Amino acid sequence: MTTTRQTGGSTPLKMADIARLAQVSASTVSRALADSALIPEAKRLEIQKIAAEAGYVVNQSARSLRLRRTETIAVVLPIGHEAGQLITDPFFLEMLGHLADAITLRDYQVLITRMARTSPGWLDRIVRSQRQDGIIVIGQSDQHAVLDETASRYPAMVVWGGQIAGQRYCSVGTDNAGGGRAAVAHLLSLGRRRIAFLGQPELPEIGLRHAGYQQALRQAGIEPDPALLVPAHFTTEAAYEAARALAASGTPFDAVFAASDLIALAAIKAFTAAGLRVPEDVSVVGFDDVPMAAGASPALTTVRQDLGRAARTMVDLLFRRIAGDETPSATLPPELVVRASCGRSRPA
Amino acid sequence: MTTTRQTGGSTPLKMADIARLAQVSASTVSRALADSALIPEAKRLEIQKIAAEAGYVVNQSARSLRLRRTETIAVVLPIGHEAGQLITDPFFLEMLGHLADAITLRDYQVLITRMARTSPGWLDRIVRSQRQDGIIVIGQSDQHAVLDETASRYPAMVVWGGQIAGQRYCSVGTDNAGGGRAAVAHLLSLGRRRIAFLGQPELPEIGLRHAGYQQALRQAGIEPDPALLVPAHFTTEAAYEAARALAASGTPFDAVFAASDLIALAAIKAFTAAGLRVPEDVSVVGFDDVPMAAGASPALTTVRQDLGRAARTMVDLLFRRIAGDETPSATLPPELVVRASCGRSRPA
DNA sequence: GATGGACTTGCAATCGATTTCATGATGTGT
DNA sequence: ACACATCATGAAATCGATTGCAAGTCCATC
Repeated sequence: MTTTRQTGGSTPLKMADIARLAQVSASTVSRALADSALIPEAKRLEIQKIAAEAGYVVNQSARSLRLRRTETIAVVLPIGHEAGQLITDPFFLEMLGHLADAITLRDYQVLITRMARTSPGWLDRIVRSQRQDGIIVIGQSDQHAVLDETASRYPAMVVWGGQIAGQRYCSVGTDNAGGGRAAVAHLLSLGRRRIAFLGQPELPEIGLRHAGYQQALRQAGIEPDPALLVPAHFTTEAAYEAARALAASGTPFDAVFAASDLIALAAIKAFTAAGLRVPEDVSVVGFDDVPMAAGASPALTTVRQDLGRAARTMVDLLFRRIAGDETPSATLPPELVVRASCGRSRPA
Repeated sequence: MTTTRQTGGSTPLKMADIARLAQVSASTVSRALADSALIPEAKRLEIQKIAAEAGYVVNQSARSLRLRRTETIAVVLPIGHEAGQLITDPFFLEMLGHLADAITLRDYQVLITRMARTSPGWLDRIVRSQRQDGIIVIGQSDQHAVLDETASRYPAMVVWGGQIAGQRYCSVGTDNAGGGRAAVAHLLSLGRRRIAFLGQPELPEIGLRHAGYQQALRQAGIEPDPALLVPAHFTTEAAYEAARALAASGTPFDAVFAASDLIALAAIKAFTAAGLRVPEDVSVVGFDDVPMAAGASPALTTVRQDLGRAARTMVDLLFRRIAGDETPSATLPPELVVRASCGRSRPA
């Protein structure tokens, strides 16, 4: 039922084997399989048929070596200091899914590279392994300088993250500041005034969300209170602990803008455990709109990032860069998705 | 700040360049970088230092070609007939994350291969591309015969899915029948008697879950009603539609055992829209325990699969197969996680 | 029938790293 | 001082596919 005729198990076929079967040279087979116009159509089809029936597939290592091209894109996830941290962040995973889709659509392979960003030269080693034709880095993490330095020598790289003044690498990201403004403006419109920020502003993307938070507050004539800045880490456990500490601290607050949905959901759990009601006592807004956000209880109001579009944009820019173009960075519009976790408008 | 000394941009360094820098031959460099005992320690360290300072990294294509070994594992997702379907299934993604973790832990690369299973010989082409040293297939889909045929020639493959009598490939999966029995037994203990099954029993894994469903019913003296078998497809939309049709059909039912959490959540949405209350009117149990299940409202009772353990098991077996072992298939125990979606015990 | 052009086809070099085999250098034991 | 074992090192073959160059074939035109 399958198309294989030769069941030969041990040594895989090479091009010379097909050449022998077709009574031509390996050069001719190579050209025929590449659909080269140098080989007349009749012979081309004949050779292709023989190769298909023998179940022959070109050895990719040899091909890559000769062509100096792997037709592979490396998707790099810079892993935090926490050694052995699992890739379970739903945001990473969803982005990875969309990227894989967009890349395989162009008949390129996807190589996943987890890399502890702690060791110096980590990105350089990836670049120089020549395993890929281009690199997509998901998240700047705290590696802005490394990315900048690499970009000056290696053009085929696109980074997911916030745009930073003077950066030399090509980035694609949501308008983080705009998203932050929208989220906080919404909370203000609900009558909230003591709005806490949960997240680490040192990370570029989070910093921009925080800047938007500050802008919206100032626009409403409110000076941001440093006591309401809670440097919550990205892991669920750390976020839960930070939110618990905030609730226990006695600092008055009536709303939270979290730097990610995961942090927001952890915060809601912590608040509920502390006897605070969401959204009655505390309104909560997240960022990302991961699949879990809509299903959570209460459903999470959040700033949505369109990851499908983001992935397509990144892949598109990357292929233009591989082709030699110099592409600018791109910023995608965020969208505020209002759900139950921040209450109805004008409750006050 | 970086370890690179030579900023040379255009041509990547090759081993011969390092050989020139170190005043030795390429053979010696190769041996030194491989920590071969043939090179005295002092010289070995010196060459390693020179290579590191030059930022040299071995070209992987050349290495793979020569060694006939890529140090790469292909993770294959057989994609359904629905052309262009996104990889957004949270189950796939979570499994992928755990696999990537386990594989990179062994310093192997992860190659994601999406493959339309429609074209004949799809798995063969992957095998013969020699791009990987081993293959992990996530989900049998409807490709049992193809997997069986491939396994007879290619040992380095492990498949996630149900174990089928007489299968020739190595599979790792949850005890699907046991999970189905546990779920249905729980529903029965709540006093439910008209329990519907949502899912396609033609797929091996789902068939086993369905078998467990039937066993539990018969053990309680209930003959399964064919009208309560709803062949819901895996996509959210199809599942929603199937559940809506069930509710509208007038067939009486008081519980649902869904073949996956995604189907269960879609069904809950459909029932709620149809005016049925969950869990008061209908108890719902899912399968998988995806992250979303706990956060859903009502929280979903489900049969949990430990994907971290599953992934580690698969990778462990695969590496033993690559080393030449003949490993048996493995079955992992499922765990019933009781949450709100099926009501409190003994409500009747 | 000779010349030229278009078309086929294959030889051999190449991509970069690894490893076998051979050679030369060094040291040890008697 | 000689034979022999041990160590250090490199030249060259190899992995498998691609492609520049050149040689060969065929046919049309003058």
